[in-house]
Amino acid sequence: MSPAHQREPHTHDDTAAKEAAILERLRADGGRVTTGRRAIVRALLTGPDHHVTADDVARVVQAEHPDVHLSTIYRTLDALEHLGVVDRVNLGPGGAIYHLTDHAHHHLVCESCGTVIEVRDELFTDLARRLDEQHGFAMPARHLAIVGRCKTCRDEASSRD
Amino acid sequence: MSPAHQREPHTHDDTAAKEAAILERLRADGGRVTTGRRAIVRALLTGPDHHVTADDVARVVQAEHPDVHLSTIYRTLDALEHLGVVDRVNLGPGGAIYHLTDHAHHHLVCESCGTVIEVRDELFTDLARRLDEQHGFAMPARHLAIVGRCKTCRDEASSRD
DNA sequence: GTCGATGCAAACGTTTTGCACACTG
DNA sequence: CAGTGTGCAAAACGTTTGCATCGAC
Repeated sequence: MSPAHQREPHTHDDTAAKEAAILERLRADGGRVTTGRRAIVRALLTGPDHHVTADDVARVVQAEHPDVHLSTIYRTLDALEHLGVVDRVNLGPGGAIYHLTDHAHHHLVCESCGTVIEVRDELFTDLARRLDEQHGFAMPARHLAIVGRCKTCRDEASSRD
Repeated sequence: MSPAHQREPHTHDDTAAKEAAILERLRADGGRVTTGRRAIVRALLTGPDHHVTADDVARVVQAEHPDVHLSTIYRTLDALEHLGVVDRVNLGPGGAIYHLTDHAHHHLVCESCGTVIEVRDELFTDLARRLDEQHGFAMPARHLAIVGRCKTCRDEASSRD
């Protein structure tokens, strides 16, 4: 899981390669590559958090390209979602989060502090099988979000709840 | 699962008793019982579907009491939620659904047709235990919604997907 | 009469859309 | 140059809130 290397998890070359690959997919789909789209893709790849809202992306992008409009962010994220490059996870009121699909997992969202915990999807395979068997229901393989309460907020709550 | 009785699942007396009990809880909490609230509670008890949106409730209530405002529906549902009488389940865009808490279960929501399937929460106990053990995360005991694809829509999709 | 509930309208935050223009390929 | 992406503004969406008034207890 964690090699002995003391280097950053991703080198710049790594990020640049992924960026190029994604832009290539946009082109392959008949789309165009613009300054705005390049910045949005870069924001998705280099952001500190792997789970970002449209607004998060906008802030990062607009820091360098103030003229990239929020609607462009939404349209581009939508295009990337259709290409299968990003997943959109709806979190009810308060907005959705986006993340790259190369990062397959489910999400535990704390209703109290908003923290997103990633969970390996193997934890859900039993459940998925049973939902299929008993209800014929196909659980999404990715981008499932369960809203509950994280450890920290539970501990805080137990002192006063 | 299905007894031989050919009667309705709930008699009128049954519904009336539940209605009275809920209104009593409102009063016990220092709240008032108004025409609007009575109608809202009745709508929750007698609706054909156990999963209703605020708008669904509004339509039923306003059929008989056109002057009951949507904001009143929201405020009353909110009050009932705080009393623990109803659960609110956020379904991302498209709004939330409400249902009585005496009806403990989780939800499978079809992303394609919107159908809500109820699932016994026992199916989730294994998962809940593991999320607790491995992540310290508390899964909600009720009103969890998993968005996926129901049997019908899967079958339709398989012909063309 | 006190305090809570209501109607109304307006604001909210996120997301979508119609349009004319700008740019990519 | 064809066709796609963009900024902008406005609307859509479900939901919340401030306020004056009404009504329950």
